Amino acid sequence: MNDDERLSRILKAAGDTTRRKILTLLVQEGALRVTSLASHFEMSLNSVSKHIKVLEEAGLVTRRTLGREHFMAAELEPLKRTEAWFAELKSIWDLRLSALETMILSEDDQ
Amino acid sequence: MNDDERLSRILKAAGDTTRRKILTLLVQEGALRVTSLASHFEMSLNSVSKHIKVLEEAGLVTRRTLGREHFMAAELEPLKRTEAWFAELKSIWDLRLSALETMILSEDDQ
DNA sequence: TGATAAGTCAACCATATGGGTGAATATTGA
DNA sequence: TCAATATTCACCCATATGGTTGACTTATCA
Repeated sequence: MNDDERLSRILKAAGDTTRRKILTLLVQEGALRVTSLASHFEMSLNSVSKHIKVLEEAGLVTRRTLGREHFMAAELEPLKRTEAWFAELKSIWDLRLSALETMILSEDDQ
Repeated sequence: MNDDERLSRILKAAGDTTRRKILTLLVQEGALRVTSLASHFEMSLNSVSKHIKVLEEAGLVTRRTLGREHFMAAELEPLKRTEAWFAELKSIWDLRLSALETMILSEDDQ
């Protein structure tokens, strides 16, 4: 998987309210089991399990299995990719603006 | 539409490669027409038009119509919401970690 | 005025997504 | 050993998504 697909996965995973809530819960509570996470939502355990899988595939959550219990933990590092993308956009934007400025200034010279 | 839905829209809009490319083009080139944008992609004008609509509904793009031409421009401000969300997550994370640290230190006391 | 150009709208298609249920698997504990 | 627990897997369903084509509207300009 290339960087672009990875970024798409992260953004798509983060683009769902339930999944963002799961992430928030993990960030504030630390590692939690699937059932424990599911108790916060009005949807089946299975649906929550599927959301967790999406987060996991985006690298936003890691799993530690102890016996029959799966402990999920938030992994914020991948979100840096989205910040990096935004920062890149802003830098391109600034480049263009400064180029425009230079153009206007040189026109003033004439 | 509440903040959460708005954030979902932004993240979903940004979660597609084609749409991110459109945003990048607009950031580096400034306002561009739909046809001009579409020329960069191997898909129909209509498909690009639909992607633009998604970006527009997320507030990531604005439209200025002059006669039959529609000029699209990038709007980076909504992306700050995603940064704010990330920042909030990080601050919750730090809160928990410092609470943990305090706990461990007080245990050392005993 | 009439052809062409720029876009959107509407309908369609295949696949993805978010939800559900029931069965299967693996671990625990009595 | 056997029942209960934790979780995933395999389907199923409705709706969303990303793409297509064709028709429609509005401007432009020869």
